[in-house]
Amino acid sequence: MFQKVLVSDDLECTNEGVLSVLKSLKIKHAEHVQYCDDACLKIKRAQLDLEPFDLFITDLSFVKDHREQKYTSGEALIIALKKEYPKLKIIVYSVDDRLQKVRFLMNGHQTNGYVCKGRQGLVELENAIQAVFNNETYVSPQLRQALSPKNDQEIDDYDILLIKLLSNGLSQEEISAHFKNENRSPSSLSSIEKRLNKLRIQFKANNAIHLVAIVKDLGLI
Amino acid sequence: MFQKVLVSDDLECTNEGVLSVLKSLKIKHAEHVQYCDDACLKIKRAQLDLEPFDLFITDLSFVKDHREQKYTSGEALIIALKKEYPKLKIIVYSVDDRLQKVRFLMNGHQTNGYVCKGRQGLVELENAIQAVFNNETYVSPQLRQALSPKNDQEIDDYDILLIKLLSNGLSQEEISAHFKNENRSPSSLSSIEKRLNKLRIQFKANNAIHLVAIVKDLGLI
DNA sequence: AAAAACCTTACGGGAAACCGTAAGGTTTTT
DNA sequence: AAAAACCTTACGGTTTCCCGTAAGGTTTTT
Repeated sequence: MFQKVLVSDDLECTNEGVLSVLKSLKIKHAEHVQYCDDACLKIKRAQLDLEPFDLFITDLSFVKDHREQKYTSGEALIIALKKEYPKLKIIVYSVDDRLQKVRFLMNGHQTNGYVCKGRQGLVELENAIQAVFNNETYVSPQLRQALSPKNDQEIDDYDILLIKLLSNGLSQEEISAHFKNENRSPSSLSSIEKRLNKLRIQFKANNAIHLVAIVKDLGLI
Repeated sequence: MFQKVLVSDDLECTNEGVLSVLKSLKIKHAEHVQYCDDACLKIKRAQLDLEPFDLFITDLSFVKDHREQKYTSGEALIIALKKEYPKLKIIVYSVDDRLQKVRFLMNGHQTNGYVCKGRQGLVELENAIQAVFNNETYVSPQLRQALSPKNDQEIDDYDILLIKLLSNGLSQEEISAHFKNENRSPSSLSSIEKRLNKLRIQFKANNAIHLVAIVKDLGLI
């Protein structure tokens, strides 16, 4: 089993829970932090001391407070760490159950596990640790569909950006101008209308307001 | 100090954290559940056995799963409990930091404490338990402003409902019809336009979409 | 290389939202 | 009780959104 594990979550109570799992797995050396930057420092330090961590378990969202941070989300830190230490195993432990997120981190950035906080969260986390130790990946059951290639959702970055600009109060004409400015295509008012129409149908929205509300609720923007 | 405490949170790891606080406060009898309905049953049972709980600590949001529930949120349960057992002390322990929620539960339903999960969450929870035991109320520092009467925001239930209907995809004309139907005043299209205009100015929104996005981000709807 | 399918753009008409003005009603002030 | 302040509603004009059609361009299929 893993020898040295680092846990990072801004909520102390969550850290407690995770540590109790590690204890039950008889992992001797476990540390925990409440800031991404602290996690990063500890991992780098351990690496330099030639006593690297085997496993890093982290939340994704960290509430901002007075302390200025380089990494403000677990996501950003994971991307950076996987670049520098590809061998470090990383498991995400988050309430965030957005399929987009899961796909992005697992497929796009070789994260080793993604466990959804929930009633069964700690049990799943235990399974995840075991699986990752066996060089497998683990994803919470309710999120497995996220990785099946069928479920492509057919909604891309352009769509997301479009809706985000809408939600920022830009009119469709302003969005058109904005896209022309950035040489992003399609940029015509007509195309934007078309795309929004497609999205309205897709999300069963009555109008643009409704669309933004739905997509916000889904956490896509 | 309290003798008998019940903790309710759908996340096991959070329950663990809260129980550790209770232990440090030398509270002997502490139980925990993961469903509102279970909490309700336990409280009623204890009452019948003449060994009632002194304190109930609960989360607000409970993820739905296969189990059919009568109470699907901590909020609903609190309202019901406070009606039946006004003397039962209740502390909310939630990530939800929406001022409206706090005001609603503390002023509207005599909840005894409201602690925001966060880095300092467990420390605050300890303070809250102490305060509530001394027959005081406790609210996390970052939420105190919610209760100061000044900060009335001048935005009332009508405004909230109006924006909520908008976000549900109703046109202003449909909202007008809806209000007329329910004999809610003002209901004319013109008045609705006026009210929305006021809200747009108040929230510095460019248009209705922007307004809904802002208000959703603030957690008011 | 031609055909088909698809994407981007333009345009026009109708609907809804936005904005100012004004009339009539209600509540508060004096 | 009159005056003032405020609220609700109506209406007209402008802008933006919504929706269909059509033309021209690009990519994929055959």
